Amino acid sequence: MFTTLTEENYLKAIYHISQSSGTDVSTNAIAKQIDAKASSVTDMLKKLADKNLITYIKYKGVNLTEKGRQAAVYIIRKHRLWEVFLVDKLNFSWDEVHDVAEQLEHIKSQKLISELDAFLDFPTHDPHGDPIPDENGQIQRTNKIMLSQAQIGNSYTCVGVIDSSSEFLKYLDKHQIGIGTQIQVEAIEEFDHSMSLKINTKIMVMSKAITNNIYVKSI
Amino acid sequence: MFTTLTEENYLKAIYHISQSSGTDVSTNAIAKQIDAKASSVTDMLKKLADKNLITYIKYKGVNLTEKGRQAAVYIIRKHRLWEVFLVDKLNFSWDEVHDVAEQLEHIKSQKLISELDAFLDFPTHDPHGDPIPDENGQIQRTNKIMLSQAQIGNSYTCVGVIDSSSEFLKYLDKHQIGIGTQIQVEAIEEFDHSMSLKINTKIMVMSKAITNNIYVKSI
DNA sequence: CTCTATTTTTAGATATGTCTAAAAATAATT
DNA sequence: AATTATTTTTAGACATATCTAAAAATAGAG
Repeated sequence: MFTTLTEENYLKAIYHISQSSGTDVSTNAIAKQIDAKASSVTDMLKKLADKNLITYIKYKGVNLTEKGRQAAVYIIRKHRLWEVFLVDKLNFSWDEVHDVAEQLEHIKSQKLISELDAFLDFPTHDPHGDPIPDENGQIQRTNKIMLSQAQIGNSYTCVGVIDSSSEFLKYLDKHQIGIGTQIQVEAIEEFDHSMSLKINTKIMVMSKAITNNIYVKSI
Repeated sequence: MFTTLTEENYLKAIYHISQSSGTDVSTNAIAKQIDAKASSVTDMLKKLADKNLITYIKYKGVNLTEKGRQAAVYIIRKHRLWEVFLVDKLNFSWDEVHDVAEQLEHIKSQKLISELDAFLDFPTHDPHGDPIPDENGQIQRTNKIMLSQAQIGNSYTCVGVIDSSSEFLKYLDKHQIGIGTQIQVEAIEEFDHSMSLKINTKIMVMSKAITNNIYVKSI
């Protein structure tokens, strides 16, 4: 069934919120994510419920139906594939891709996406380390943790970021941190939980605001 | 200045009509091209005139301003570059690209287009042989003629098509005719102006309905 | 368990882009 | 030149997606 660009953005928002905050997504949470007023959200929720993309109980929040989840995940798949395209083929940096991918994700063509996938050699992760759902909507789960949860003395590889804002990504670029970068935890400051990290042979200190936004995997 | 997707489609339509039928594009001609009612077109023309994209005199038809022409040509540039991408990189055939390019042409990102252009190695023509406007809106004019205007005994190269419909392009595919195909005019039937052509060493007869839709260049 | 604060929904308005039906202007015909 | 036909525009309505302001429901605090 046909979904409008706006509907797709709502589905994506609901999906992302339910990923981080569990079930029963609130109207206000969606309004904040979409940057719209709660009343506008309520209107759209009725529409999405009519289309069986969400289950919606007044005052109780919403959940995606299987159909809605499939739709949301497919949009995310498209978004992330386009991000890979932009970085790998068109020389975009990882802080430049979001706005363009946000537009490209709404292009409707099955063949376009399957061919793009093949052209990019079936990538499994986007430039920010986020997994790319497969054509059946399956998402590979990795055993990543937030850098803030890392243990003293252990070594890790950066596998992703949470905050994908241009500002944060530029901060990482400046300190030569990217997907695949090796990080060793030298010390953790009890007071503010800031970390001393060995990165590219140099030691640097990161606040919890930073380490909360970096995903790492033990090595 | 910001242009909506709908405005862009109107500008493109006006541009294409004025290319084939000269100045003072009529409301009805636009309505037909856009597949909308004349009253809807009138509404949009007022809007485009307010934005200085067209000059519009009631009952007299419209013309693109320089600003409008630039906007239209840029959309066409984007459309044709995406068509090249789809055919050259994603294995689309030339009869499959139109609908997808129609969506992709509205993506807004200067960098995307300049990088795509470079990635495709600065193509000069799209898969149907239409010239790709450069970044300044300049369009290369070629001395092509319609195959129906070709002379007996002369040899030509196919350089483009007029009708880009899937049906017509599939007809050409079936007879192994594409951009670059050599065509020699063996005979012309006076009665219906059908042509006997030597193509790929075989002789075939084409009606004027066909030869009117193929561009060729003398060799 | 009330009362207050917050969240959510409803009601009504606005902007975009579309339509139908009728009116106005232009073009064509006799 | 007058009448008819066609084109174009206006007027008013409708659908989508949004907003503000007010009402209703839920959650939180004492």
